Amino acid sequence: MADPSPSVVRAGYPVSRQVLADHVYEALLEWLMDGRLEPGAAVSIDGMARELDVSPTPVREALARLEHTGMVRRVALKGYRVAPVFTREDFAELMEARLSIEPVNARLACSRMTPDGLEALKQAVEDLKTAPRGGTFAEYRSYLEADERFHQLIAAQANNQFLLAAYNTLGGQIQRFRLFGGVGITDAEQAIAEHQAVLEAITSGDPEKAAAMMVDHVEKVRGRAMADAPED
Amino acid sequence: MADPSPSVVRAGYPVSRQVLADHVYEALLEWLMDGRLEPGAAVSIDGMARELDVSPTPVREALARLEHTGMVRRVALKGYRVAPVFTREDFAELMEARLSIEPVNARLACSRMTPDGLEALKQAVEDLKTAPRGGTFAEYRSYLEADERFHQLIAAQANNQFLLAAYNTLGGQIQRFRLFGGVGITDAEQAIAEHQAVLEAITSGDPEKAAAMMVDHVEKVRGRAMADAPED
DNA sequence: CGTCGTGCGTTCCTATAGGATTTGGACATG
DNA sequence: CATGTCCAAATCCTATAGGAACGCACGACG
Repeated sequence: MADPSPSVVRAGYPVSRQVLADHVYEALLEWLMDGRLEPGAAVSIDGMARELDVSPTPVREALARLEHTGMVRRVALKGYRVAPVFTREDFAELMEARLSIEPVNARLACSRMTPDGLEALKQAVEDLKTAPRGGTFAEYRSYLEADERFHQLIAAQANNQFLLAAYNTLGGQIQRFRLFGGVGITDAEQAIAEHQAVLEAITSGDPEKAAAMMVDHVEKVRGRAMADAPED
Repeated sequence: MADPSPSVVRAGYPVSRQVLADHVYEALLEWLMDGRLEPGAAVSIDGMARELDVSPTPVREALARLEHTGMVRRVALKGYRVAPVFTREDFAELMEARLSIEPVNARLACSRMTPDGLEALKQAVEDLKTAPRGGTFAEYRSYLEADERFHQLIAAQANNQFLLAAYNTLGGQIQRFRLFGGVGITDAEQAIAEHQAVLEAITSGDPEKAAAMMVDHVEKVRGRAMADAPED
């Protein structure tokens, strides 16, 4: 059976109570983002349960929730697999979707930005600048995290729960692509400058310019990735 | 225990094999759409299991999948509840989100429409025209279904898996609003004309006009619903 | 009469057991 | 060698049991 002294029974109240399935969910998400679970690999329910030292029930629940993120796919009676690597086609579709949603987010966020939000946004860009950009994944990590955080913050500041939900369906895929799309961070300086441009447009309170800068950024991301041209 | 002669053991192969959790998922979805589960009501796992004559395990999995649709909300250790009724604010946000996504879908669908897709779209509009529009819900039903199908088809024909996923995060909410937003189908004739206009723009192969007609449609939907002005 | 404590029922959550299904390989056959 | 069959292990799927927390009614007490 599982370890009878679970780590959740700390003294006092946990700030927000969580159940095992939540922990499993986050563990799996982290493994997926870390690349510890490679695209196409099978994710066995029983196997994960053994690995995490819990029963299959919470694993099953966590995977059911993960399915909608697109990170894993399920086939009835056959189990879950990590979503396959991005094809060139997938990537083009993803960028098309981003071009539809993110500029709108930027425009709205510009009008509705709170002081705290603006501060967080500046911090994200700052983190992008200072993040190490070595060759190993551990060094990528904080850079990628700051990148995702920047876009996520803008979506959140648009202050529209549905647009935020729509962005989040993309966000996970974007992050997944950053990891497995084949491109490293070849042109970090340019990318940072583009983020900076979006930030400045927002700071200056010009919604149309913010949207335009976001279009510019996403298009250039697409351009750089396409140029690097993975195999097919 | 559950009925030992499940209805799934038909002779021959089911086209696509399903497991109990899938049936539970669809049953719950139908109940939510039918209004049999009212907004704010608790959805007990054990209770649903008894009602559907299955064990709690598949119900738990189905609810986990339903959560991301926004139809139900979960609080750890407290269970699931049907999402509360739309506020005026929620509605405004939903329409803003639709205005960001659906015109893009219409523009792309116009360029990429397949003959079969166009046929299905025409059928949806036809169904809208012929659907009964009585006062009881049973008569609403086919009208609402055709309405949702029209928009869903356009999203699908945009031929972009991510935009489709993004739309689907809205689609359920839109359908839910149609049921619980407080407005009946007061101006069906106008709504049908607007759908017809979108269809004609697509048929004529004019992407910009298709997008414009979709903007027009959604804005007028918003206008009609806002005019009806529910309590708040 | 109002307040507090206690007990019971309900519900969520996790673990476990066992049936059903798939998969992979050994083995026999054309 | 290619192909089909059969078996065993792994896996998925569902049911069931029981612990823990929560809500609520009921009764005791100030």
